[in-house]
Amino acid sequence: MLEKNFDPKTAEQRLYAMWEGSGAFAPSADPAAEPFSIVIPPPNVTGSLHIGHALNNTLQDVLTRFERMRGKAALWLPGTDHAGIATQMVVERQLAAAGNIGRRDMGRDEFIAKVWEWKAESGGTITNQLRRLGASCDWSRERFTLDEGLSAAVRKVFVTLHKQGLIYRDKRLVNWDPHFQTAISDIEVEQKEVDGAFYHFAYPLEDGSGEIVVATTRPETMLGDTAVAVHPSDERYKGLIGRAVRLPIVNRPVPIIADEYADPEKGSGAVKITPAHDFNDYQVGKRNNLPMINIFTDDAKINENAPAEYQGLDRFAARKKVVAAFEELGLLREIEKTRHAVPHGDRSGVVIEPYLTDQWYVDAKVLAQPAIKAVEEGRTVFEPRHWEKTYFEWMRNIEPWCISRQLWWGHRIPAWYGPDGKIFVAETEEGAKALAREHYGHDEPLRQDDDVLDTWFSSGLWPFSTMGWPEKTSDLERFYPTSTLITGFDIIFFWVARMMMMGIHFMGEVPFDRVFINALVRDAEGKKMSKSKGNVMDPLELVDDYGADALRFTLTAMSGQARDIKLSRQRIEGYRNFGTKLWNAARFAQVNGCARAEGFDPANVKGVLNRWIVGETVRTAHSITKALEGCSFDGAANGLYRFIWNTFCDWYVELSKPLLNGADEALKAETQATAAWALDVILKLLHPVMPFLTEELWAQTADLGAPRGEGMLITARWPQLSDTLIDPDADAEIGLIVAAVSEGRSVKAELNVPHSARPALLVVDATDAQRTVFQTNAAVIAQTLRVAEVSFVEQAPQGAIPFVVNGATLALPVAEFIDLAAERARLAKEITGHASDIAHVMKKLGNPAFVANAKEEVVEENRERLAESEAAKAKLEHALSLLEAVV
RNA sequence: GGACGUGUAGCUCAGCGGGAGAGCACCUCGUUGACAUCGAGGGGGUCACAGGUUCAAUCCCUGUCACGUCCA
Repeated sequence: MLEKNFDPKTAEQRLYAMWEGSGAFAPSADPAAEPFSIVIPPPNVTGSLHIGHALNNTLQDVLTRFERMRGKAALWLPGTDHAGIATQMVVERQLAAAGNIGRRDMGRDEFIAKVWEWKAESGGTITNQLRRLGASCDWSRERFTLDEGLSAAVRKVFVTLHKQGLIYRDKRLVNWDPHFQTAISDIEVEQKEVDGAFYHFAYPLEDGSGEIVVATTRPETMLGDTAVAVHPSDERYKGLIGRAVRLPIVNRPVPIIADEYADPEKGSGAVKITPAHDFNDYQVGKRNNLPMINIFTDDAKINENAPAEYQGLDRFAARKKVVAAFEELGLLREIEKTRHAVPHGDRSGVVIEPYLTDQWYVDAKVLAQPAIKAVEEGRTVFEPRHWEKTYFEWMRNIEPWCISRQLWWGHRIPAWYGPDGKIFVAETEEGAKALAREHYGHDEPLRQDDDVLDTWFSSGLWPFSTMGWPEKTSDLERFYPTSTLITGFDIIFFWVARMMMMGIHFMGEVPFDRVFINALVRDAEGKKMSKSKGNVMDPLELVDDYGADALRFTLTAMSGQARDIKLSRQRIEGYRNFGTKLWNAARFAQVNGCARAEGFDPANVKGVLNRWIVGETVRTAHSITKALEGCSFDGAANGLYRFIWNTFCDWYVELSKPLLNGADEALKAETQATAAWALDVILKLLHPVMPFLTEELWAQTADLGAPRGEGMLITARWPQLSDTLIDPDADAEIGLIVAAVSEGRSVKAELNVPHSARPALLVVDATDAQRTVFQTNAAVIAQTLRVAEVSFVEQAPQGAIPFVVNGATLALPVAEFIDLAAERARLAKEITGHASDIAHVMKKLGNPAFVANAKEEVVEENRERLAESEAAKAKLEHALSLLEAVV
C-alpha cells in the first residue's frame, strides 16, 4: 500500500537518475516526430541557482515535458555561459581572499589557467542544481560558450562581420569602468539618482573685461575644458562669441563658441565643454573641431595633461581640490544642491567615465533592420505581446555595439597587428600571417589584440552555435529555428535582440518562433531579491523543505504575465499540501480496490457519477492542453488545482464512497475502473508541473490492474480525449446532487444542527426528473449530506427547514434544533438576495433596447434567471410566513 | 522628459463586454476508515477616480491620480 505521504527526499534523486539513465531527456529519434526545441538561457558557469533561474527553468521544463508527452521530438538544450566580467571578478576576489598576487602580477596565461581551474571546480554546481529542480535537459548536448566548438563559431562570426564591414575599429567615447578598467556597452550602464551639486564657476574673460559663469556637476573635468559654449541666438552672449576665457587653475585660454547644445534656459546659459569626458560635449567638440584633452588614467586618476599638483589624484579628490581652488580664487559663485542621474557600472557599481579609446564595434543599426522586420511580420512573436514594444523601442534607436573588453577571460579578438599598426582579421593566427605576408610581401611579426569579446557576443550565437554551426549538423537541420525561448525581460536587450540579429544574419531565419517573457521573482514584500538586502530565497533550500514539485507548482501557478511574483513560504507549503492531497486520493483509490480494467473504455461507462467524472476529466484535459499551448502556465496550474482538489477529491471521491461500499457489484467495479482511469489521466496532466510525485505514483500504481503499456510517465502519451465523452445529462444530475448537498450542509451549519443529528432529507416539490435523481441517488446523498434517508412528502411538516435548489423545494425536519431567530435571519437573507437579483434582471428585461439588441441567448438566460429567482423567492417567503405563524 | 506596465476581498493574484472569483489569512463547527499537510460552513469588495462608447462596462476609449520598471 502507498505510504501516507510522498517523500521527496528519497524519491527525487532516484527518479531523476532513472529518467536520465533511460535516455528520456534526449529527443525522440523518430523522424516522423515533430521537432520541438528550447535553448536554455545559459546561466553563468560559476554561478548558483537563484529563484529567478528556478522560475525560468521550471517553465522551460513544463513546456518540454508537455511537448515530449505529446509525442514531439522535444529537445531542451542546456549549457552555461563563461560570463566574462562576472567570472573574472569572482576569481579575482577569490585569489585576493586566498592571499594570492593580483592578476596583473600573475600574468594573463597564469590567470586564465586559474579561471579554468575555478570553472572545473564550481562549473558543475548550477547544472546539478538544475537536476535537483527536475529539469529534463538533454545533458548529452550540454555546451559552454568557451568550449572549442562555440569559440570557432565566434571567430567565424567575427571575421565574417568584419569582412562585411559590420565590425570595425573606432576611436570614440566609451563607457569606461575604472574598476575593471575596461570598456562596457551602453546597456551595462545603470543610471542612478544620487545627491550632488551644481557648482557655478566664474571663468574670467581673457582680456580681463569680465567673466562668464558656467555650472557643472563634475568640477574636476574643467581641467580638460576646451571651450565654453553659448546658444547662437542668446542675446546676452552675442558679443562674446569668438572671444576667449582664461581657464582658471590650468591657465589656458579657451574659446567661447556658439552651439545649439547650450540651453539659454539653464543656469547662466553658458556651458563648459569637455569633449573627452562627456558624451554631449564630445558631439559639440566634433562639430566645432575642438581639441580633446584626456585628463584621466585608466583607473580614473588625473594624468599628466593636468597641472602637476593634480596629477595622480583620484577623480573625487581632484573634484574637492578644484572646488577649493575656485573658492580661493574667488571664482566660486554658488553651490546648488541637486539630485541627478549618474552612470554606474552594473557589475562594478562604480561611477562610469566617458573615456576616449580605440574599441571594436558592431554596426548594430544594419543588423537590427531585419530583426525588427521579423517581429513586425510575426515570424517571432513575443508573449505577452506588449514586450514587442520594448524590443522595437530599443532596436529602432540602436547604437553601435562596443564589443571589445579589456579583460582576459573570454574569446580573444581574432585580430592581429603588424608593426605599423595594420590590422589583420582572421580565424587563426596562420590566417592572419598569410594576410600579412600578402600585404607586406614578406613575414612581419604580428601581435594579437589583447582584448576579449563582450560575453553577449557569444551568447548572441547560442541558438545555432550550440547546435554545431558552422558545420551543417542534423541538429541544426532539425531543431533550428527553436520553438520557444523563455527568459526574463531584463535581458531582452542584452540577449534576445542580439540573438535575433545574429540568428537572422547567419542562419537566414529567426532563432525562435516565440519568446515568452517570464515575470520577475520578488520577496513577499515585493522587493527585488538581492544579497545585500538579505532577502534572497534559496531555491535549493526550498526544495529541501517542501520538495521540488511544490516549488515548481508554486512558481508555475504564480507566473501570471506582466507581473512580479511575490514568493512566500506559505504559498509553497500550500502547494506541497496539494501534492499530499492527490497522493492520498490515490491511496484511497488503492485501498478501495480501484484498478485499471482490461479494455476499459470511458465511452462505455454507465453510472452517472462515472459518466460525470469522465466528462469533467475530458474538459480539464482540453483546458490544460490549451493553456500549455498558449504558455498560460498559471492557468494550467490553477486548472489542475481546482480539478484535482475541488472536483475529483471533494466530489467524485466523496460521492463514490457509497458505490465502492455498495451492493451493486457491477457499479462498484465500474467505479473502481473509472477512478483508476481518471487518476492515470490526472497523473499525466499534472506531470509537467509536478514530475516527481506523479512519476512516483505512476510507478507505485503500475501493478494495479491491467498494465498500461506506456513505460515511464515522463514518456507516456498525453491524454487525447474526445468531446463526445462529455454527457450533459450526467452534468445536470450530479449538478443537482452537488447543489442539494451543499445547500443542505449550509442550512445545517447555519442553524447549528448538531453534527450527530441524522434528520431525513425531504423532497417537497420537484420535477419528475429531479425526483428520479433524488430517488436513485438517495444512498449517496444520505452519506454525503449525513442524513438518515431521502423521502418524498406532499408538504413540509411543521418546523421543517425548507431550502430551494435548482427550482426544487427540499426541507430538513430539524425542528427540535431550530433557533427561530437564526432561521428567520437565514430566510430573510436568502429572500433579500433573490429580491435584488430579481430587481436587477427585471430592470434589464424591462428595457426594450436590451431585448432588441442583446444576443438571443443572453435574453433567454435572463428570463430563466428571473423565473427561477421569483419561484425561489416565493417559496422562501411562504416558508417564512409559516415560521411567523408558529410564533 | 519619453516608453511600457499595474491599480479587483486584510494579503497575493485570476477574470475581462451580459449573474464579482481563487489561494492564504480571519470566524464557527468537526477525531465521518484516503488525507488534520484534513473536512464542513461563514464573514469580507461603489473591481483607483472622472468622463465617453454601448441596450449593457470591472472589462473597450479618453483624461486624472497613485505605484512600478525601462530608456533619456
